[in-house]
Amino acid sequence: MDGKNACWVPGTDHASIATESKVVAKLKAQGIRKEDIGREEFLKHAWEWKEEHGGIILQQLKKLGCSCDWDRTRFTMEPALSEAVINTFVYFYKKGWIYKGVRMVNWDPEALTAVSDDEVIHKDTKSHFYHLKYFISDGNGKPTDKYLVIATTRPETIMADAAICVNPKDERHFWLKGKKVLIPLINREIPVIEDDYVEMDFGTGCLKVTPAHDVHDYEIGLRHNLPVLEIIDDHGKLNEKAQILVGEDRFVARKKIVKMLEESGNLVKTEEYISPVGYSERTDAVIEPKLSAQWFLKMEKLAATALETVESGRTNFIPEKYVNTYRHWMENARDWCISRQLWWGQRIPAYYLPDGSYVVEATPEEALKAAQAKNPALTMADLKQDEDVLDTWFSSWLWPISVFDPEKPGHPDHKPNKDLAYYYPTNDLVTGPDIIFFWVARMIMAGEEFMGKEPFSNVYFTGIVRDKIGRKMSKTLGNSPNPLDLIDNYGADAVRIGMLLCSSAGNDIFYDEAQIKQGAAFCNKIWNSYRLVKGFQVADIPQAPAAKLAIEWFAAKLSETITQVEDHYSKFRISDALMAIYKLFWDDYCSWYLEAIKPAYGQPVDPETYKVTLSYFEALLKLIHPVMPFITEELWQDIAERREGETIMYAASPKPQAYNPTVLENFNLVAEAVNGVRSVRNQKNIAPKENLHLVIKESSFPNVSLIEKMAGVNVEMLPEFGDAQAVGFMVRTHEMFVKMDGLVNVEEEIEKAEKDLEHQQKFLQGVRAKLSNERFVANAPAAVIENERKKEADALSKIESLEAKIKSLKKTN
RNA sequence: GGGCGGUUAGCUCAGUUGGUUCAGAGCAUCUGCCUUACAAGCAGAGGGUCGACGGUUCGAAUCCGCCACCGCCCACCA
Repeated sequence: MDGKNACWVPGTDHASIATESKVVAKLKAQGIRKEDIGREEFLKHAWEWKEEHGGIILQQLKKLGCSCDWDRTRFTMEPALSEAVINTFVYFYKKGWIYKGVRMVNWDPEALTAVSDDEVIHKDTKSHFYHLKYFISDGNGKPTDKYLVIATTRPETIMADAAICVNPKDERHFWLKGKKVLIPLINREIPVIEDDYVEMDFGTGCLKVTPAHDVHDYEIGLRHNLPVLEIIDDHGKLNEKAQILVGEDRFVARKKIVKMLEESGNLVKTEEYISPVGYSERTDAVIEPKLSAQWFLKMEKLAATALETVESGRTNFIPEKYVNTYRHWMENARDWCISRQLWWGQRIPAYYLPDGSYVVEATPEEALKAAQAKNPALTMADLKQDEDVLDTWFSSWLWPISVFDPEKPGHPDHKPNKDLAYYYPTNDLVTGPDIIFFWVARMIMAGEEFMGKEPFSNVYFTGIVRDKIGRKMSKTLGNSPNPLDLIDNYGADAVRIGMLLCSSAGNDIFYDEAQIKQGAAFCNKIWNSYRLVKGFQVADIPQAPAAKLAIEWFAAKLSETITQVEDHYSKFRISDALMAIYKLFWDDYCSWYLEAIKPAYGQPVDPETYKVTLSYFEALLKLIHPVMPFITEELWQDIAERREGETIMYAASPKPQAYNPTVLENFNLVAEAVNGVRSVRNQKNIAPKENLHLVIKESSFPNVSLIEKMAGVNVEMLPEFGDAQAVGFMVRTHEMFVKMDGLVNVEEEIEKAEKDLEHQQKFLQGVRAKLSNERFVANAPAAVIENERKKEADALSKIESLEAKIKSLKKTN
């Protein structure tokens, strides 16, 4: 409507973890395990699932009337986009930023699979804190009589210990420096090391470091180059490397080893202890931290660039507060683990050779070529592709590029196609704050890396919709309304405007059906106002003076509001913009304007008024159309004869016209007078039909006919203020009187004005004090000083007019 | 435990550099109206010591300090 090429690309990602677990569950219900049918067969089921469910969200968007570029609909696993993903993997690998490393995963020993962090439930669990003696070695693997004590909840892992760690600042343990100690029962010698990670006041201040079976220990191990010894197998049983208790389940082993330690004299004491333990959401088995080989992407340079993009303001966050969150993440970004032990996704293009080495190439053919460069005898049959797939975010981070030109990323020399060149960088991303790191940050990284430019100028973070009492929508709670049902009940426009009116950026939305009802009521209001307007009979009669004034006023009001709305939109203050239009339509247009121009029952309106009234209505329709597309299109088509294919969607949005602000000021006086009369009617319980007289001072008061029409009064004009008393009146404000007996007295008005005056004088004093402060004048920016001077002048004129008012009121009294 | 944000009317939220018109909006509530577009409506009204305490200032919802409570993200201490 502003004549711009607005492109909204719809699409979906393949949600590898969620989708795979759904498909696995579905197959399981049929008694099928994915391992039994194999990767290819499994993927067929996954695609079926995708076809069935992937379209739902797009259907909802359509039903909501979202005007996406549907022809451009994309899916992250469609061939072209998958190719882009593979190319970028190869690109980063050859750049040296992708490497194979080890990482702790949450291993479910019952399901025999790694589970994601989200699928781990931490429950406070009663356990024991075992204090164990580790004897100092004499240097030849023999214990001395000196020892240290460590506290552990997992004594069954001591055979995997790689070191004992103390805090370097801990004076109690200075004597241990450089010493070696012996693991109880198996007498293996391990060093004592120092690391800040150890808390001095927790436990005994000595920590046993077991890199293979604890996340933190693994990291300490990396820092100190400790060997990693894995003694627990996939089923949660001790293996041969444990030397003792081989084949025992970890919990059985724990009980047994405690007894053995007690017998050997290594157990100092046992404490009751409650600690959070991770359980598998699916099997309720205790999660075992397990090391596994994973692929990583180095974050250092990508994160630094992405941070700069936002800090420099090339990409703005709305609301701004999320920049802090973003910075915190970017400054502490750890390398991105991009491999997933799943089948649904882009398979990692690493091909293993029989000798255990591997090559990374985009296609098997290229891989074979690369492999043959190492060993010419190799054939395709010798290559074994990596079993894992890539993290879904590793494909969706390319979205702003790949939806336009999938060939671009990963081919830095490739020229962007026409679409990409035109649309990139894009303007606005709208998304939830919960994926700032997963998606937003990574799109910025990919954009900077592959395009050398930020992918979007603005990121608008919506709130998350919660229920009335603040809980997240969830299926198990059953507190999530089906949007399609709401649309059926109230209409899409009602749902849209109802939700948006109470959504400010970054604030969660507490869903309440009352909001949708408000939206529905607004739809009705629009509809009914159109019925009135369209039902007018037009006759060639002169224009009523009240109508003329109302037309002039609404033109100004419309322009004023459009200016405000444009300002709100430019600052992404959506709910403010919509509220301004809502009030313009309901309060100004329906309640004031239409009432002012409405002819008496059975009477026609003049052609000019009718024409203008319709044009105002059309302007309002266009203003609200982006959020209420259906009702506005329907009415717009009916206002006038439209050509085939003509649509409000392409109608030019209304622009503000120059107007005289006096018109608005005059109208405010009218409104004040009318409201005064109405208030009196209400307080005194006077029927609308009963005639009243409003007495006003100035014979030149401009909008008398409008006051008469809106308030249902006869206006009498008095040449002089002082005469008013003779009539019997009440003072409202602004030199207007409602002809009623003894409602408000002049004394009160005087008192109020005097209080105002006092306040103004005090204010003036303050401003002058500031202006006479040399330091302020010397340091403050010119604009600020200017502003202060303006305040001073304003206050002076206010004081002047208040003094005049008081004088006048006193005379009246 | 670490980081970030919040606390303004019954509810959801505005409140731009401290200052006048700053204590506001919508919804809800109450009162009166079946007035010929609309009772899913019209008109009017009430309602807040701006979380607590202290400080800076002529002046604080706004700036500073501390506390309380709430929310989100990260970690889930051997």
